Amino acid sequence: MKILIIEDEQKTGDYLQKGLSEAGFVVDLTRSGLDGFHLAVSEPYDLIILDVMLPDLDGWKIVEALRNKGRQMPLLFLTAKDSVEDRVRGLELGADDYLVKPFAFSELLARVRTLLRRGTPQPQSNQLAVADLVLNIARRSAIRAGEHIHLTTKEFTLLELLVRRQGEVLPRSLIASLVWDMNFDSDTNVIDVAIRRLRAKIDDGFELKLIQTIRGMGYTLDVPQ
Amino acid sequence: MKILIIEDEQKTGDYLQKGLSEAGFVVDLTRSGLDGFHLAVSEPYDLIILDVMLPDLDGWKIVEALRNKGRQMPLLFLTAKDSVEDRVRGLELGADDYLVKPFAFSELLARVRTLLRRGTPQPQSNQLAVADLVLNIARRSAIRAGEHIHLTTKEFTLLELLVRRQGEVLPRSLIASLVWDMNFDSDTNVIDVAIRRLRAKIDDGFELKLIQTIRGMGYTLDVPQ
DNA sequence: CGCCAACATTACAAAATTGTCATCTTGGCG
DNA sequence: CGCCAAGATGACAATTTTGTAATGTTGGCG
Repeated sequence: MKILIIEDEQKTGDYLQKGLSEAGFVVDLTRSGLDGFHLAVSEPYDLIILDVMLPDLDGWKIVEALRNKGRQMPLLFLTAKDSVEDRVRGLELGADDYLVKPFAFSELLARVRTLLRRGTPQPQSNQLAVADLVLNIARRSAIRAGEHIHLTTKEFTLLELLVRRQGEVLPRSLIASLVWDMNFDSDTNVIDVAIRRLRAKIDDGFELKLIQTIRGMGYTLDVPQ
Repeated sequence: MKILIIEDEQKTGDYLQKGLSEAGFVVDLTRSGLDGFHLAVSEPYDLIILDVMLPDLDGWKIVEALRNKGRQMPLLFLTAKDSVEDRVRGLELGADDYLVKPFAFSELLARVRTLLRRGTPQPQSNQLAVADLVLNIARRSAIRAGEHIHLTTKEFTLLELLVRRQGEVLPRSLIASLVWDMNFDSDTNVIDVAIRRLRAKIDDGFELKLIQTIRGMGYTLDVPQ
């Protein structure tokens, strides 16, 4: 098992490397975020332990960059107790862990073993994309043109339906049964309103409109010809 | 491509069988829900077309029974326009379709082709279970002892975390960072309250308590020894 | 056994979500 | 072109969700 440690504090780094090596792991140590990142993309590590606060490239940016490159190894963060910078954000649920400094080595070891046992999280990427719109199903979040978009439960459900059936025209009755779990009742316009709200978030302000109205038929999401 | 039709109306059934056979499909037809169900579990159909209203076992119960047996073939419902019974409920998003009677045969054919092209939905079951608690990740719903439980977004996220890490003790700080995306601030008790709400829904009223408090450490979800 | 910190529980209020309704806009047909 | 049904939009209200705070309970230590 190969572990990479990215930690700029001399003492903590050495302590970790020594302890983990003695526990039988192959350990690489670097004090720079940038070096760490390069190592992480070129070598096949089973786990990366990294400080959040680093002089050059911080821990958060490293994760982002790694994940963007499709690297899925588990990550264990080290954070200082009361630093405002140390926000451990955007971690995929269940994908990672973190430890607050100072910590007992025994606890670190336990967590490392747990992470390695759990194995690589989310083998399949679990994303749906149409043009520059990306849905992360697990996280229930959407990104358009790189911008995060907050969607409510209903909005996400509706958008997921539209994206999964990209290019198909979905009649209101079908949408009603799948998203609202009801028989469509033509004296309500919930669906129209919901579409409006969705458009406001994912189409308004973009040249390329993804949600189209097919008059008398329903709605469809697609890249217009 | 093999299609099963479960339809009790003589005329509609014959019409469907004739049309689909001519379109090149192998078609079986039955007028009974029970027979249909038995056929569906014993033969490998690529698609099932079924009426919701049937004299013995209704369409809704058929889906439920099939899905419980792990059968994942696409289903196309036929429903009468204004029957209250005809609620097409609980369909997996994107998994199925339905058509309101009367319908044009051309439309039916188009939908059949779409469903077959889309192939078998959700190959991996996408469920997590601990004891008699089952989470359906795609649907964001929970079932305990067979009973459906409505969970809010936060509640589901929290429960998913606990279930994914079954048996692990999760400190508040970890929960805070993963579910609330914030640094844990000991002067808030959001987590305690959220756990309370979750317990009210999934543990209250059950002998077996799944959520445990580990004093001074955090919470864990597990089957108690 | 009493104390106290940790946790549970309840009530309340703020905020977000969702549905309804009234009104405005638009595509397409006579 | 004018009409009208279908759809878009904005405002409002009901409901649900979420967070805060105050108070009640409990486990475990001295």
